Amino acid sequence: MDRLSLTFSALADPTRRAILARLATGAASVNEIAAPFAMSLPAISKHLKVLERAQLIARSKEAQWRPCELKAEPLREADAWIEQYRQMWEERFDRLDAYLMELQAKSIAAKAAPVKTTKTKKKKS
Amino acid sequence: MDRLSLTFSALADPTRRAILARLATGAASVNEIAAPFAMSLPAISKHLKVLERAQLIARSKEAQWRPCELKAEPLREADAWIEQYRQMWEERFDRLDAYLMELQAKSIAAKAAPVKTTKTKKKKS
DNA sequence: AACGTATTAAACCAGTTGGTTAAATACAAA
DNA sequence: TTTGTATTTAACCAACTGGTTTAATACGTT
Repeated sequence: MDRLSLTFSALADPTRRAILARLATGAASVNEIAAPFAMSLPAISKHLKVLERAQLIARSKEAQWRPCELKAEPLREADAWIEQYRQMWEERFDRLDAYLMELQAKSIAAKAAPVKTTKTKKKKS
Repeated sequence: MDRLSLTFSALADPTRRAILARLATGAASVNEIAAPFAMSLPAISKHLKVLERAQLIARSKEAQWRPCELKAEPLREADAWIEQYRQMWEERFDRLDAYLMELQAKSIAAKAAPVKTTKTKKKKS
């Protein structure tokens, strides 16, 4: 499977996303990772294997522990893919912006109270 | 299934990502969408249903055609999730930056040629 | 050597996925 | 009303997923 599909399908599970969130706060052993979940250890072990295959985590050895560490690099590619569409989901806000600006112009012309505009973050134009 | 999982798993297939890319250039009928793929029409129809359930596309009716239109909104949530990790995948570049800056400082001190620094895009700090 | 803890492997299961082909439906045009 | 075109549904299939329980493995401690 291609890297991007591998990344997205690894992210398509709430348990795995929660594991990544946990690992964002620092490396952890399998038991530590498993603790918050109402799920058997082998199930967690399988999730970790999925994350490892997607290269979202890396594992080392320390005695009988196999600590996991977050590796965010694959997310960069996923982000770049999604990024292509940012303009599209911001468009409606831009249109709303334009509409509100127009309203505002009118209200100013009519000496009425001004109208707030939505804030559209401009990133990586 | 939660919205985010729905979105990520819809994106976890190259055919579906290609369909979205096609729709980014404008609405299209099912046949038009299917044309570039070495796959039966029912297969495409199923992919479209997955995208529709994830609300990544919307469909209307026009005579016997059911044109599909891209709806990028769910990508915003996906982007926001990934966004949390941006700093982590940029860190190594920041470290590289720091290292190169240090090198440069030294080379300037030694009156040697300056060293280039990597450009790390600063988005949404 | 035996025990306890951490982790994985194996075998199993039900449900989902991604594809197929063949048949049904919806509409326009002749 | 028949025909043609666009699309979906149904039935099927193999492979994958996400979970289980039970057993194996790896290592540190006693």
